[in-house]
Amino acid sequence: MTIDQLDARLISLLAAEPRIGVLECSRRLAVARGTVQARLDRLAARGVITGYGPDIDPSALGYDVTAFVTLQIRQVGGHVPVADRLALIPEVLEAHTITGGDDMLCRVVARSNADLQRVIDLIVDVQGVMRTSSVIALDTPVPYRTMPLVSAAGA
Amino acid sequence: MTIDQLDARLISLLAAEPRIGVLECSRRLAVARGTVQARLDRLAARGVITGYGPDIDPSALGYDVTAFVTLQIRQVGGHVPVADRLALIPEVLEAHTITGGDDMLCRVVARSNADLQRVIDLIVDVQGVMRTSSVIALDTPVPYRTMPLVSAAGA
DNA sequence: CCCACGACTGGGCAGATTGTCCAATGATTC
DNA sequence: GAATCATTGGACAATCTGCCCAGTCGTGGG
Repeated sequence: MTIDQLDARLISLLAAEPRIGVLECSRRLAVARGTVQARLDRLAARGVITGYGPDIDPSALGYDVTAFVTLQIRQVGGHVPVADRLALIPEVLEAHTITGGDDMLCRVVARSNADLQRVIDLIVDVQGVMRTSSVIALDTPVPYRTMPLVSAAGA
Repeated sequence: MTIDQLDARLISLLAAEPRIGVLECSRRLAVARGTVQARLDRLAARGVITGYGPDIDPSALGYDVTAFVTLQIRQVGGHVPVADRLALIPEVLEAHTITGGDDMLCRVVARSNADLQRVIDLIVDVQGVMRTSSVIALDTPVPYRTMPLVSAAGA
């Protein structure tokens, strides 16, 4: 659960320049290569680092519109079947169950506003979804990031 | 803007097993190594692949609570100064300006519900923020993903 | 119909990196 | 003090990377 400063620096370094290898990391951080490897193994084992997958920019794929859609779900049946069906829609990038007046919140992307309507229709068609409400993301002044959190956790 | 099937398979392969190198990719996909390298270079140049940074799990760092906070912002001054200040809060993982009754939506994490109150207070204290409303993510049946989108785009 | 162009292939090369061991040295805990 | 754990610095073979090249193939233009 805790991360020390070396871990934080290591993660930040990898985040800044993912292409550098373990050896280069050890040089930059002025520690032995084995230490870096051990740290990375431990971080991965603890689940802090879940992977190194390529980061994809949906807008570069033509999906320029991002929206957040909240759903109200019919009580009978629960969220699970709805979530399962939402998962089948590629444009649904993530889905959460939430507190408050609505039941789920999902982030969707689309190629245009008109295309967003198509995606929303797909969602509305999901069995158990009663109604939806959506807001469009106009701008993203703070894109998804975890580095500040890592630095804070490594204090 | 378009991606062909080989690109999609390549990205999916890398997403599934990020540790394998270019050479191994070429073997798996039954193409020449140079092709894989060229494809990856192009995808990166086109902005489709923005990086290979380590994926961090906030909950593994002790940030078990995720919430979505919507903000109403004082008109004078606009969003920019608010976004700048939000960016200084490590627990704010992302922030968007949005359509609808509210002005911004941000995703925040905290160590506990009590800690979430602290984070929200930080947000409320930001100059220009008039009021906030938050919902807590109880479960995340569909975690953030882009692979289905990539596969769909590579059709 | 032919040609140029871009993409892919298959190969080779030197240099760097990886995975994996090891013994020795702190640092911390009991 | 004794044991434990992390780190260091070094070694090794095997592998991979970055880079280059010549030849082939398919498409679109001339």
